[in-house]
Parts: sequence; structure tokens; C-alpha cells
Amino acid sequence: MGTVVPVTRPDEPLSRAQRRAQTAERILSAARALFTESGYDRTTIRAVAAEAGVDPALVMQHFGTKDELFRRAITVSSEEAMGGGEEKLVELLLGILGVKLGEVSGTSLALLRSMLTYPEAAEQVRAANTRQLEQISGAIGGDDAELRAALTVSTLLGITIGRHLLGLDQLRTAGTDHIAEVMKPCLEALTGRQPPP
Amino acid sequence: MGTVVPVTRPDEPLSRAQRRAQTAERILSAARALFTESGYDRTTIRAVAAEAGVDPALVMQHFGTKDELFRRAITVSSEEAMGGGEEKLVELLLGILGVKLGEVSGTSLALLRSMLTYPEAAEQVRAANTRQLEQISGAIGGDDAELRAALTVSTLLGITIGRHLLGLDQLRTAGTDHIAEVMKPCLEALTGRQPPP
DNA sequence: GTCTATAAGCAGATAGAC
DNA sequence: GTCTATCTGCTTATAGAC
Repeated sequence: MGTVVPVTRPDEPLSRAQRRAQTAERILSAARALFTESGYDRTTIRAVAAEAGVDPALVMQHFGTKDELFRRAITVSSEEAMGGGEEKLVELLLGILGVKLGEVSGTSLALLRSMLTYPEAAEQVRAANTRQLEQISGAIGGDDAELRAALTVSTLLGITIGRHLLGLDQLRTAGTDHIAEVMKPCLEALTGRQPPP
Repeated sequence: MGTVVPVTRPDEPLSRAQRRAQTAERILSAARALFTESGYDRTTIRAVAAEAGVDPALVMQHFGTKDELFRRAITVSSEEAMGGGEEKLVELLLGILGVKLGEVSGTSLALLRSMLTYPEAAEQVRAANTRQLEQISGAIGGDDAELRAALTVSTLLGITIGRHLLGLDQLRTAGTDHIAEVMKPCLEALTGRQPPP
């Protein structure tokens, strides 16, 4: 169906299609780094091209528009998509906390950096949060479940922002385990059923 | 010392200086609204002028640069500056929570909207957070005080973002009191002394 | 004192040379 | 197939007419 690339030069190590795919990947990687650092508006096609060591026109050739470049840069292959399983409450939360505090995939940070000023990024973050929220809400149960889930997600979001995007010293220098340990009772209080007044 | 404005026209209700100050205030108000809505980069001098019903050149005449306009727009008169007193821990926290969840002064939201993409805004937010953090840290005491305080501030920040800037439904529709009620045990767990293992 | 007109620069996107 | 050169539009900021 036209996907087969005939090898015209057996001594050439990589086909043109392969080289092209490699270049696209390098551009995406550069774009991810710059979007993470400066956000959507302040990241220029020219800067991405320079970072990737290619011509600006080549970036347009590959992705058409800056918008599409961003979309591709913040789209995960299919793996993470926020710890997908059916785990149980606290483990789920600490999992999210671990993921968000640990490496925090480059795609996530690139997305979060622009969420307050680039409407499409905001929409994606809302969607991701809604998915997390439904998982947590279902695990909590009760009247306040949705509110509690929303507060939990927002709390984790705030810590991620403080640590990775704002760079608050006390959060940058603390270890992941330490933070998780301190946050655990807090998250339990937030997700546990409230005692009767 | 030249500050006295002689009244040349007794029948004129306002002096020129007064009218000028009024116009400046209207420009600042318009700027605050647009900075809050769209952030620093996407807010143009032209749009601010249009919103205030004045000429773009007049905005420059008053504030010189866009940078200075932003600085003036997010500078509070002197009052709030984050509930300044010497209150006691939980009350302090709920106070901050109340302030952040309630009206959240326009200046604060304008500042928060740009904190991830406009370096000067980020610096201001870090500074404000540090002040809060020191208050809370002092009230907590103990080894983890600073970390706990940082996590507390980040938590409140996350909720403010989710509610007012991202517009998460579950947080927008919930009442301030309800949120405070649900968050109280969580904040107590975060700021209370940890039980010995 | 206020606004028209314009300068100067940079963005994303396009067309055509090689 | 890749890059040079350019187009078009929009920004902040300035200079000068009224």
C-alpha cells in the first residue's frame, strides 16, 4: 500500500524515510524542550529549528503550523497517559504524586507550562484532570466525592507547579520520598470519608 | 513646590490633573482585566486602550512601557499583601484560603495568570510565596517546617489555579465554605507535627 | 495635551532557486 | 528534497501635526 520504501542504495546505512523520521524526532525533542522552558507564545519556530540544527523551513515542511508542532510535541506515544490502571485510592494517589514529582514526562511539563496562557493547552489539561478526577472520585465515593477529587487533583497540580515550573527552593531540594511521606496524611484526610459532626 | 494646581476655571468640575488621574485609573483597570484574562504576552497595548476607551498613544504617555503598565497593574495599593497579621496557624491558613478562594483581588489573578510564562511575574509570585512560607513555617516549627510550609502554599496555589484560572467545574461551582470545610483536615495534617513512627 | 502617522522589528508562513 | 529570500501582518514605541 505504498508504505514500502525500496532500497535504491544498498550501501547507504539509512533510507531517506528513516533519516526524515529521525529529523522529525529531533525537531520534536527540541520543541518539547523550548515549549517547556518558555511556553507556547515565546517559543519561535526559528528557535526550535536552531536548537534542532535544521532550517526553519524544514520545521514547517514537517508540521505545517506552529499549532500542529505543539500538538505533536505534547502528545504522548500512548504509554503514560496518567497511570492508567485500576489501582486502589491511596496507591493511585501516591502513584500520581510519584509520577508528577519524579521525572514528570517532558510532554507533561511542556503542556503545563502553557496551560494558563494558551487556550488549547488549558483544554488539554482540563481533559487530563477530568480523567484523573473520575478515577479518584469513583474510589472515594460519598456526597463530596467529586469535590474532594477535584481538590486532590488541584493539590497535586499545585505541588508539581511549585516544584518544576516555579522552582520553589524548598520543593526543588526535597527528595521525592520525603515529599510523598509528608503528603500522605494530607491526602488521606482529603480522600477519606469525613467523620460525622 | 509646584504641586499646587491653580484653578483657572472655577466652573470646571474637575481639574486637568484630576481628569488625568482618573484616566490613568481607568487604563489600569482595563489592563488588569485583560492581563487576568489573557496573560502578559497576549495582552496588547492597543487592546487595553480600546477597553479603556482611550488612544493607544495615551497609554504609552502614562506608563512609558508595557512592562511598567503591568507592574503598576499588579501592584496593590498597600492593603492586602496577603493577610499580614500575626495570627495562629490554622486561622492563618484558612484566612489565606478564604482570601484566595473568595474574591481574590484582581491584582493577584492578573499576576498568577502570567507567572508561568512571564519571568517577572514568576519572580513576584515566588517572592509572595516566600513571605507566606516564612509565616507558616514559623508557626509550624520542627524539622520539616519549611518543606511542610512550601507544600501548604503550593496546595493553596493549586486550588486557586484550578478554581479561578483553569476553571475546573467542581471547584467553580462549590461554595467557599464548603471547600474550606473539606480542606481543613487536610491542612491540619499537613501543618501538624507528625506522629512518631 | 491629545491623537495621527509612522518607524523599526519580529513573528509565522510561502514561493522558488539549487 | 533542502534552504534562501520574501511576503504579510502585528507588535511596541516614537515623532510630529493639531
